[in-house]
Amino acid sequence: MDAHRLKKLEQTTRYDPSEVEARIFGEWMEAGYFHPPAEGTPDENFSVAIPPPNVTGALHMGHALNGSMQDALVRMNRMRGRNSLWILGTDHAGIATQSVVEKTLRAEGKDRHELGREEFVKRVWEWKEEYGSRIVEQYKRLGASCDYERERFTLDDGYVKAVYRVFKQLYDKGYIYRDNYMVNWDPGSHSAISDLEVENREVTDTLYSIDYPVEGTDRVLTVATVRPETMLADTAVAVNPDDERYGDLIGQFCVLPLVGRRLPIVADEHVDPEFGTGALKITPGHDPNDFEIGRKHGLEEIVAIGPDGRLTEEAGERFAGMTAAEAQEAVVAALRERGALSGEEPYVHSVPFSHRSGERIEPLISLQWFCRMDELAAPAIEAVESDRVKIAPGQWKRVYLEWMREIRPWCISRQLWWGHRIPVWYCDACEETYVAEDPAAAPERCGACGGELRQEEDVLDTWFSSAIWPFATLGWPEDTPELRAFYPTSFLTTAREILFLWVARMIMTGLEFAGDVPFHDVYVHSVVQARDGRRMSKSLGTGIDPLEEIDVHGADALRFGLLAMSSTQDVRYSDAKVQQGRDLANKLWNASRLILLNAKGADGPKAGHIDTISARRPEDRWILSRMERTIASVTAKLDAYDFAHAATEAYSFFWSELCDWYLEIVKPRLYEGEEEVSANLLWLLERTLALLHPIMPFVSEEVWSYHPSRRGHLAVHSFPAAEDSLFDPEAEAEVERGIELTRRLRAWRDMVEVPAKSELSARVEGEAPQEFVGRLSRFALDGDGGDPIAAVGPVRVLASADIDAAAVAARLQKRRGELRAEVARAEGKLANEKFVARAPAELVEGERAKLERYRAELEELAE
RNA sequence: GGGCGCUUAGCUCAGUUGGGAGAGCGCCAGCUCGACAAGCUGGAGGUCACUGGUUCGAGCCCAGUAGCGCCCACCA
Repeated sequence: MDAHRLKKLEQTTRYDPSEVEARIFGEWMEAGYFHPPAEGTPDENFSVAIPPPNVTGALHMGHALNGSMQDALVRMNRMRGRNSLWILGTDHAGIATQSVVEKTLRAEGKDRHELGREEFVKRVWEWKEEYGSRIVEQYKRLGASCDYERERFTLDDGYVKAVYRVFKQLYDKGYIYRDNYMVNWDPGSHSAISDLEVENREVTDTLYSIDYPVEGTDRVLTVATVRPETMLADTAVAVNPDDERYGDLIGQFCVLPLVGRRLPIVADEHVDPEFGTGALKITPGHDPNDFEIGRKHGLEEIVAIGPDGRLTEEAGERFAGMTAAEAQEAVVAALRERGALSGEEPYVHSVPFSHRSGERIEPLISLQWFCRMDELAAPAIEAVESDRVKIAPGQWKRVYLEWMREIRPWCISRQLWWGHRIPVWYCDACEETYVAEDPAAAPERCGACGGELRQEEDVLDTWFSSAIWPFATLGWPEDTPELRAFYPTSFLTTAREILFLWVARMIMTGLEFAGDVPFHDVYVHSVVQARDGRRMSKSLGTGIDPLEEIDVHGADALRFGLLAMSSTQDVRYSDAKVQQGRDLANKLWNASRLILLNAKGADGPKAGHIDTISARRPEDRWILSRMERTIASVTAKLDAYDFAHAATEAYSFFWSELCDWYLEIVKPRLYEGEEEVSANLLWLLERTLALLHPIMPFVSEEVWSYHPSRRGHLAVHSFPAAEDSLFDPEAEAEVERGIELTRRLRAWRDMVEVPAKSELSARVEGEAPQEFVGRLSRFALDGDGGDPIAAVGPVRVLASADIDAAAVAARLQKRRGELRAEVARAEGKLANEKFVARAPAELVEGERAKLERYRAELEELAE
């Protein structure tokens, strides 16, 4: 070690992540560890496709948690020697990105229509070039070992090719079709959105009752609605066929107030006779249910509200041009004036809102592209039923299957400019339609009549392109080396909110196009909530910025904290866990200083080899055994996606057993320069660093740089496999007895308020405990003479000026109380004949043995 | 309306197949002992939401009740 580094190690008593992390990340990148060759088979290799963040995105806690989990597994498998690829890239995020750029345009006083489509898309690309790599840089701060040299974007040339190919094949199969159908219209983004992008919220509306006179009679049918303005597009009134009140009216007509249109009275089972008056106004143009009923009965579909949210000519001169809200007011006023309004009451119900823009959905009939899903779903259902794709935790498997079994057509067109423009061309002259399967082979003129072609204006839903992420990123549809080496990928971690939106669709497209499932394991992780239990969200101001946490505590601390707090259920963000991670990094640094600055003669050519360690003393055998058991257990937990327990178990082995006990036990040997213990400590340190590296890559790599056994970076060091030859139950039992006795002696001292410094004199009955017991509890156990004043296990404490007799008496009194309670408990249990008869024999025996011990101790302490 | 999950120490959460309730943080007391005060040692603190059942024995299994949360759903 050169003098400068030695000095740093000697003088730095606090680990400073900010000084370390960027430098180390640079070293890894420089070495190219994260850019594996496209060799080997998917079975031998390890690969993960990152859930592609939006180009507009900034790293949030969800990314940080998900990234910490993926990186832990990728790093562990890389260290195991597997050719490991973590595919990275970003999603073009149609609506989000388009609105960001539109906002900057607005700031310049322009809108996209002024620019025109081509110019606007150019602007979005410029924006993407400038800001689109922000989130990728943020993943580096986290320490994510992604392949940054293979970064992909869903609008890359190659990726677009894959999207076209998929569209064409689905079209040719007849799955993709165009239809005039009711869709969720988002007035915010001025586009249709899919069912999955809609969220229902509870709102309080006014439920209006309106009287529709029945033609040729003096009867009225009273209907109820929360959207009176839609009455302008009513084309029928429906009643339940079994409703006796209205049986005679079926087939007759109502007259629509304000408009005068004749509305047939139809019978439909969907109508609930119990609700309201049992009569339902039917507006096929503006209500999804009514749309279904309308199609069933062949009703006219009138569109009274346009895509701009304003009333159309169909609504009549009086209302045309008004916004829906204005029209509602006007319609209510007009009805009231005519006495047709027979009721108003507050009404709480759930209504659809756009997940993207937050605006209330306007159900609208429009010409859109759809993809039929049932044929694609069938094999994807089978793959999960048969566990070819395993979804954990188990309840999500059921949720997936239930949704898939009732899957509905997917509206895939969006009225945006930013995205994959649908590869369909129309010939207006002869009504021919063309679909391109390659962007390079877009048709130019109509093959039938030679006429001009016009490309579809709409783009595809962003999720259409993310659905093919795992194979499109590897070069599909070309037969690339990457595809052969890394598909199927090994596993996927995800938040449950995109289980349907993304995961299910990847399984469907993977089976359909890439010939295999996209991954074998899906792990649905918890949602990290804000500290107060609310969801983290920008708009609520409840978000916690991972980058700020990294600035303050370091990436390792955040990674450890997130993994430790993760769970199968949702968790609140815990500052304490992140602090625990920070403390762990610091402790690791300082324990390493102790070892590295004092170890002697252990850096020969065989350094770090198992043959160099010595296990003659019980405490050495104990810690070596515990180390290997911890490796076995932590590794198994990581492989089973149990990140929280893996992290906390590694923590507690290192902190409690290695630092609190073993280091304290061996300090005298270490300071004497004993080579044996030095070799053991270096071995233990090496294995601990390697074990922790997947969870805390930076601090472990930094410490490793000082380790005499180092031949290269820890990032590519071999991951420890548990050496079961070192398991040693006898040594474990022996040392644990010593530890237990030390604890009791310390507790006794504290209880009788002996000054911390004073060494007490005592002697031992029977076999002498291990050397460390007396040293760590500050007892001289070789005392002689005098009557003992107290007993702690086999130790007889001798009188001393430092011991307060009254305190000892009080302590004795307390202990006797405890013992009597224990004796009573055990006696009670053993007096229960059924317990003795039916409980397992060893349990009963154990209870008897305990009773004996308690009685014996009580006797010893008799007054 | 249907489904799923949660309720354990002051706080945030663990508790594997039913056999004397754990961690981290916080709190109290004592420690500048040659790695670390982001540290060390000791300690206090729990009717495991409630009710009933099964069992020799229940935080864990069963039934129900209450509260909280999430997902799905076409009753105006």
